[in-house]
Amino acid sequence: MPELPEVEIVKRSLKNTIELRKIKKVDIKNRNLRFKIQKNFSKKIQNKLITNIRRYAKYIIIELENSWYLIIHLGMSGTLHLVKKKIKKNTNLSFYQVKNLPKKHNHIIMSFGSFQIIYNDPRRFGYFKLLNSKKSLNKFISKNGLEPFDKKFNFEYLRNKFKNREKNIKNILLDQKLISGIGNIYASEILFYSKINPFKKGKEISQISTLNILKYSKKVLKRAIKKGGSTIRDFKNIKSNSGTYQNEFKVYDRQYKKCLNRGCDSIIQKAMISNRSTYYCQKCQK
DNA sequence: CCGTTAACCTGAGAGC
DNA sequence: TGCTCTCAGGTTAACG
Repeated sequence: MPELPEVEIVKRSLKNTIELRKIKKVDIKNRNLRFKIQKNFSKKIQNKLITNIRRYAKYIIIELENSWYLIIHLGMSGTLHLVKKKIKKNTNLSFYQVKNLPKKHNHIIMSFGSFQIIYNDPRRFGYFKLLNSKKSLNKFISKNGLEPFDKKFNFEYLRNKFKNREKNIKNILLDQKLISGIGNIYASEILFYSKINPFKKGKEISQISTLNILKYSKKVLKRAIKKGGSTIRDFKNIKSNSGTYQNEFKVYDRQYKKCLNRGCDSIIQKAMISNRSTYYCQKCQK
């Protein structure tokens, strides 16, 4: 589900709610996520202070005291929910408000006293991973390519990733080892703005096209963040609000519809590239 | 090393 | 109503 913009939206709201707070309790309902959560996971992070929250590509990085790092990847269907505690009048009982919380697949509950953060993930492609040093965090991040907002993400970097490559440009944009943070929606959108056919091989990408990808990868992702991400079916921020960038899609999910470029009368095509649907304008993207 | 495919999971929606 | 089929914002082991 979530690509860089959606993860950024989730990260921002987490920053507003749990940064500089202590994790009081962690309750694992189902440890079988993409990677199995170890038995001692809860014990290790309970009572630790969250010193900072940041993001790299599609990873949320929760920094804890004493150089511990909790990495959260939302996979395809992971969502985090903020659930507030209410005190029932005339009794000592307290309970957690569950208005927008899904009924099934709530796997991890992190308690902060007056509220909880709950991880829900029907498909269980997401994961929580704990790292215990700055070194292991750096190693983990460096296994990925640079994200478009990285200082070192420049023309030279992209040219080196494209040249001599047989792989088509759509798959290159999706390959997190080459470029990280872009997923299936934004790959199609970026290629449309860059006027590049998704089937074009990396080695055939011109200098002008490389510059366009450099420019529009940043521009499209930035704009999507500004609009709160894209909600196709179920992306929500932790307060259950949807994003609105889907209203600005140029090609994604627009098969049979007219190309939105002025003066173009072509119809948006859908093709499967490595089992992922890919949308483009045959006339505008060469 | 490079590139492609199948597999991991559940649920929604379409077609019959 | 129910069955079968396809598809979904991601990643990666296995294979040629």
